[in-house]
Amino acid sequence: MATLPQEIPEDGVELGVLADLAGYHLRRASGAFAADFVRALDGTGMRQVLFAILSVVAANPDMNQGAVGRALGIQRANMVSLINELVDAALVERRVSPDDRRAFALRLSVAGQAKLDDCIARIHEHEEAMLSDLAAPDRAQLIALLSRIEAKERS
Amino acid sequence: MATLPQEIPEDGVELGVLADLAGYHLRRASGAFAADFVRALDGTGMRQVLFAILSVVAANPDMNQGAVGRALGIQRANMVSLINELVDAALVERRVSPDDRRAFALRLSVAGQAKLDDCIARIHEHEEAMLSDLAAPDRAQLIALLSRIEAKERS
DNA sequence: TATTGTTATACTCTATAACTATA
DNA sequence: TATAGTTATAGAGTATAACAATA
Repeated sequence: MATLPQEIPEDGVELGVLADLAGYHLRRASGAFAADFVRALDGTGMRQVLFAILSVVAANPDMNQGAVGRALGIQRANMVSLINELVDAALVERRVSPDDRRAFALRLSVAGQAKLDDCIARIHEHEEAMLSDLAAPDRAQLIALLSRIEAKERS
Repeated sequence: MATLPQEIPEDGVELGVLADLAGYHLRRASGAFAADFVRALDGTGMRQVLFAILSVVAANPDMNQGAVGRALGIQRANMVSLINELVDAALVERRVSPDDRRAFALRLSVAGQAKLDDCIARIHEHEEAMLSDLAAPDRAQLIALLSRIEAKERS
């Protein structure tokens, strides 16, 4: 077990055990990404969760709320107001599913698709800025490593 | 630009653009880690933030609240109740700094060091479980990649 | 019985502005 | 004037339990 040289972040402050914990660095990197994401989408009225929902609905037309939420790790109860926001903003169309009258079939409106496209362009710039220190193979490996961790998720 | 094969998470649900966004995978992987972290520390009364503070205080005795918060990306205002929790639990000792009477010098109590040690043992198991699919070099590179992203953080 | 969407609720985390006391 | 700690507050995210309508 090789001992890593202690990382010294600001003003010679040491992090202690944190410095070698993947969970800590995940939290900080994810936070940095999220903060820049907010800036990237400033003025669009979109947030991380709303964008994620638009993306999944666009890729799976007529999917219902519960399934979208499950794909994104969002509780049913919390999906309600999120979908309401998107419907109120006329970005998502919600119709009673012909297959199951309990469920709603969700689709993007034309405005929703336009909004999604706008956000994607902004997010690509944001990703480029956040990953500018990583070469293409590093970026691919980062996503591969993160995907293997995501698979460890249990209820 | 090579096109990656579409990832199909649950039941053939597609994520759309999300699948290739590092920010999305960071969020999900970080969330999976955090959820397992909660389970790992169940019964200890500790949370992610409290553990992080204990770790930094242990590594920097007599450091003040503001500096600890800055090292961890926690606002001054939010540090107050967190430090109160740790002091009330008798894990951290808070004394007026001899150098600056506005500031508090923070130290771990004996109980605090014991609590930290207990948490570290649990967290090492938790990290081992979450990273079991990654070989040692992969784990090291993951932390290296994440550290480069953290450095992109701007106020 | 199980599932979809819903309501109500609560707790954590995060962010901001304004105050006090010291420097 | 700037900084350390504080208070109050508000918003977002997340979690659970219970209900109605439908499967």
